Amino acid sequence: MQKLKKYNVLPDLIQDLKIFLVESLGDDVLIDDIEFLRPSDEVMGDISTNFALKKASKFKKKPRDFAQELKLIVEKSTFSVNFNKIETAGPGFLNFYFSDLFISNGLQYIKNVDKAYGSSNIGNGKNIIFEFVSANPTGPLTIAHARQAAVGDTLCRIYKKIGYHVCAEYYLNDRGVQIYNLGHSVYSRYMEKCGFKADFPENGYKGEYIVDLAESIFQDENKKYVDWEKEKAISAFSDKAYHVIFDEIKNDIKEFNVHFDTWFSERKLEEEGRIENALKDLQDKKIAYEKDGALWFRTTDFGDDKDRVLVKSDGSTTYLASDIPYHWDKLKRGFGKLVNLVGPDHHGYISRLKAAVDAYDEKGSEKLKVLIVQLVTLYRGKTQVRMSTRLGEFISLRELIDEVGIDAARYYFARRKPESLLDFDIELAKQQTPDNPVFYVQYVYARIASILRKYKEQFGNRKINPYGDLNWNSMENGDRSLIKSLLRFPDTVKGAALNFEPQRITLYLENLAAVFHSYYNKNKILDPDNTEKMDMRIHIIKSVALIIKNGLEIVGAGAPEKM
RNA sequence: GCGCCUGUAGCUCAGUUGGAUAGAGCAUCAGAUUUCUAAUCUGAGGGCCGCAAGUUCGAGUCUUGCCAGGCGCGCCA
Repeated sequence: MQKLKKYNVLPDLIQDLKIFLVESLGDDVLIDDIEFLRPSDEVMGDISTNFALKKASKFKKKPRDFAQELKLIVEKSTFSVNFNKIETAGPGFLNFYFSDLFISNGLQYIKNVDKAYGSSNIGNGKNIIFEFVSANPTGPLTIAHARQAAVGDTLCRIYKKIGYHVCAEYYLNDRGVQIYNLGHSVYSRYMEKCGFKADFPENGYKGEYIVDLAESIFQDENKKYVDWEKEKAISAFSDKAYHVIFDEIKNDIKEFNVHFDTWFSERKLEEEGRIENALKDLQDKKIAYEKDGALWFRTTDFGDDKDRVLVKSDGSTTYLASDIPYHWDKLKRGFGKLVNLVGPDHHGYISRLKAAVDAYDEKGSEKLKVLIVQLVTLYRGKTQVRMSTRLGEFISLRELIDEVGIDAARYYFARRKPESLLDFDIELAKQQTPDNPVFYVQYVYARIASILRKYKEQFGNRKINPYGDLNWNSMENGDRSLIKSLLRFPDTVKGAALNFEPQRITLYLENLAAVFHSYYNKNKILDPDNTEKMDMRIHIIKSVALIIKNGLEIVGAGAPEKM
C-alpha cells in the first residue's frame, strides 16, 4: 500500500496534483494546461479545475465524462486523503472539497513556521532593485511622493517575502539646474533679509520653507555672504539648502516606515566622470551623434519615435545623460530585474530609458519594469486641493503623517492599484471613523489580543494541550471557513508580488477580517465547558492574529493590542 | 494629431491574470448586545460591467472601432 500524501500548504498540494495529473494522462498534457482556481462560492468547493472543459475535445471526450474520469483518478490516488469529496459540476468543472485532515494540517503548519508563514522561495535569491520616490531635494516630499514611497516600500517587503534579494534605492538629483534654482531662490530671500533688492529667479521655489532656510542661514552667519560674488554665493547656498532639505526628506521617509538600502548620488556619478564616459561610449558605438550643436541619442534605433538630446547646445547635460550611466550601473551591480516607480508625467520617458538599458545589454529592456504610480487628488472635504511644488502649495508627507497618521496613510496608499488615480480626502482619513478600513482590520487583532488576555487570566493555570494533540473532531463549519481563509495567504502574497499589486494584500486582509468578525459573533471562544474546543479555537485565533499582523506589516501599518 | 491610464450599484472601489448566479464598504431601510471589545454582526433593496461588433464551450476580463474623463508628447525636470 502506498503512503498517503499529506500536505500543509495549498500551493504545494496544487503543484503536486498538477504533476500527478500530467503523469496520469500521458505526454499530450503540459503542466501549464492544468489550472486550479477558486470557485466564486464556497458551495462549489475549495479549489476547482476547468481542465476537463478545456481539453475534452483534444481527448475526444465529452467534458462531463472526462471530468468524471479525472475524479476517479484522483479519488483512487494517494491525494484523496486531502479531500473530503470531489465532484463534477456545471459544464465540466471538477470541484475539490478539503478534508479536515488537510485543514488541520494547514493550521498546524502555520503554527510551526509562525512569522515565516506566507513566505516562499519563488525568487530563489535573485537580485531585484526598486527605485522609487527619487524626488529632487529642492523641497519637502508631497503626497504624490508619499504614495510612491508607500507603494514602493510595500512591494519591496512583498518581494522579500517571496525570496528575492531586494534593494530599495533612492536616486538623488543633487546637481543640475534645479539645485541651482534652489540655491538662487534661497540666496534671493537671504539678500532681501539683509536689506538688498534681489531678483528672484523666474523658475525659483516660492515656498515658505525657502524663506525659513534663508532666515536660518542669516541667524547662523549673519551678513557673511552679502559681499560674495553672486554665483559663488548661490553655489554655497545650493549646497547648504539641499543638505538641509535632504535630511528632512530622509527623516520623514524613515518615520513613514519606509526603508531605503541605498541613496545613489547623481553628483557622484558626475564627479567620477561616468556621465562623460557613458556619452563617449555611446558615440563610439555610433548611437549618439552631434547635430545643431547638441549631442543626440539615437533612441529611434530602439523603438522611440524620435531621437533625444543628451547634451544641450549650451553644454549642459539632460536628465537622460545621467540616467544612462545610472541604469548601466544597476545592471553592473548584478540586478536581473530593475523596477522603477515613476509619476505619470514620466510616461514619455519610458522608451528613452529602455533604449538606455538596451544600449548596454541586449536584454536590458526586458529586465526593466517601469511602474507608473498615479497621482493623488487631494480633498479637504469636498474641496480639491491644488498642488504645485514650485508655487509652494502642497500637502507634504510631514503634514500627512501629522494629520492622518502613519497606519492609515500607509494602508490607504497600498489599498489601490498603483496605476489608478487616488482620491484622498484628508478630512475623512483623519477622522478615524469606521469608514477607514485599516481600523476594521486592526480591530481583529485587538479583539483577539483581548480574548487571549482573558484566556490567560481565566485559564492561565490550566495545562494547555500540546498542539498536535488538539481534537479536530470538534471543528465546525465556521472553524473550517476561517482556517481556509488563512490557507489562502501564501498565494495572495505571490499574486501581489508577481503582478506588482499591493492592493491584493489589503483586500485579503479585509476579507479575512470580515470572516473573523462574523465568526466571532457566532462562536464563543472561551468556553470552560468544552475545553477541547476552546483549545482548538485559541490556536485558530492565534493564527488569525499572526496573519493579520504579518499582513499589516507588509503594508507598513501596525497591529495594536488594544484599541 | 499620436501615446498611456481610467470607465462596474446613488458614492468609493474589488473582481485571483478567460470560468459557474458580477462582489464589498459607505449611504438607505429592517434587525441583533443578561455573552470573550457594537470600531462588530444578520438581512433587504439597489446593475445595459461606457457603447457596438468580433474571438469560443464561456467575455466585466482578450481583439477592433467608437464615446467620455485624466495625463503625457521640449535642447524642462
